Amino acid sequence: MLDIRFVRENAARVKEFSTQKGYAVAVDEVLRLDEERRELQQKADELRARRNDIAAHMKNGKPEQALIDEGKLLKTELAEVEERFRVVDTEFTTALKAIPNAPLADVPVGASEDENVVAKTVGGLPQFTFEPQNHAQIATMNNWLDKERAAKVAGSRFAYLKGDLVRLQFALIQYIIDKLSDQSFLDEVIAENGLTASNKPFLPILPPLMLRTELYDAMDRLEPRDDRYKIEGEDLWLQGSAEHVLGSMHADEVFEEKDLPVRYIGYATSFRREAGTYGKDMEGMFRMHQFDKLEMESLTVAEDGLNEHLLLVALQEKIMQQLGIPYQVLLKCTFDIGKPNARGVDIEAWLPGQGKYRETHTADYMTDYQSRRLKTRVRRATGQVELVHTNDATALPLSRGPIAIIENYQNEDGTVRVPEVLRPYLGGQSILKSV
RNA sequence: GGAGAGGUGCAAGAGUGGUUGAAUUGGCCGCUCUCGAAAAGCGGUGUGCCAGCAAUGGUACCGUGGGUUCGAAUCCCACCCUCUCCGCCA
Repeated sequence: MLDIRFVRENAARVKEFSTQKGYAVAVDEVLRLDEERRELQQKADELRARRNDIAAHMKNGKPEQALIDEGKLLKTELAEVEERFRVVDTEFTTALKAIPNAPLADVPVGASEDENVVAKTVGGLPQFTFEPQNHAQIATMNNWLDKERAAKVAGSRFAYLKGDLVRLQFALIQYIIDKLSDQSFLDEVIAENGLTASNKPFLPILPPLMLRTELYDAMDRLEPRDDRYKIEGEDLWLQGSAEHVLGSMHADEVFEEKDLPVRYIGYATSFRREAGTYGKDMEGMFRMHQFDKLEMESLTVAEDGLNEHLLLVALQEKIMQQLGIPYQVLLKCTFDIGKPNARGVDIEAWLPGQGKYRETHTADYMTDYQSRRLKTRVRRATGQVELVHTNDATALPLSRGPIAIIENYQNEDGTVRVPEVLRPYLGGQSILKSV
């Protein structure tokens, strides 16, 4: 949610960027409700002041009938004002919540994801002397994936992963957690990219996979609810990304400045209903209802937010480079960055089997848009309490990461080589074995 | 799932209807004393909203949401959470 003071002072700008992000918002209505709301609050405050005044006069035991009578009148009047306030306040908050975050100046203006800008392309494409297959074909050949039985048990878009595909996933998890908890790795990435950011390592986290409606909504990630799984009879939802449970972890807390940045590398199975994607990416395990993911989340002071965002992208890139997967970096346009985002970057991995780049990572910078409703704050060295800035970024999706490895490291006979950096995590194994 | 206890400020912990934003102790910060430190003494130490250039003032907040009352941290109801015991279970 935006700061209402910002909306008051920048109404025209708010209308402009909301349109650019593809949101129809009632800014004038928000301002009108804001005014009405403040009037009602003032009125209520005055009535309460008088009520407190009367109460102070009653303290000495002898209740005066005249004061009690006035109190009774006040009570009725206050109840009316409070009721009107409640109504206006709800309308106001609903309307204000609907306004998206302001994009940073370098976010390209665009009306569809086709207008995302390719910022750079890294890594030479693998050259094959044969027709490369897609991951689904290779996985089938190696018997790594059983979707028929998964469909029997759970329905479409689920799979049983088997054998070395499973070992590959656990190797990736170990490898990435090792890297991100290693200060020298961060030093290296910071130096290579000329960044000014802390080298504090990421703390590995296994979060709860469910969260309450209130926190989900405060993160501004609950919508569209169609894509979320609701737990029947409980005020709980299955998370769609570790961001949702890591970002909300410190709601209602005030950090000391010396404790920031807070950096987490979370591992979580994420759940998505994939509503409206019928028939899309049905082959293999590219788009599943359930997939594991390593996710970075960090909380910083305001002025470090953008640098943190750039660091997270640099870390994503470094990991892709070390895994030897060609990729391109997309600067997402206003339409595509998402409602709470001020800036967003996608990484797309080259998939030889599909002959194109496909989205594997995203990095989101939310400024204080999420923390305002979460009430995640920091007490600065000056004593000032401020909202933190939130950043999240995929460290590696497990499914699309392995997919990229399978397709880029395939041999003609359908076997798959293990990327050099992962071999120590697979007992030195250099080829993934079929089942 | 059953039975019980409890949720108050940075922490511990008082407070069962009215000058209580909240005793007391500890922590932390500042000052005094000291060459310096310790000890001691004194003072300070929450967040949101509204008004104001500011100083400041008003208001709300004692798990959350309702209710009773002229007045609620205190009484009533619902919910959430924590702890103990039983049951179940990895």
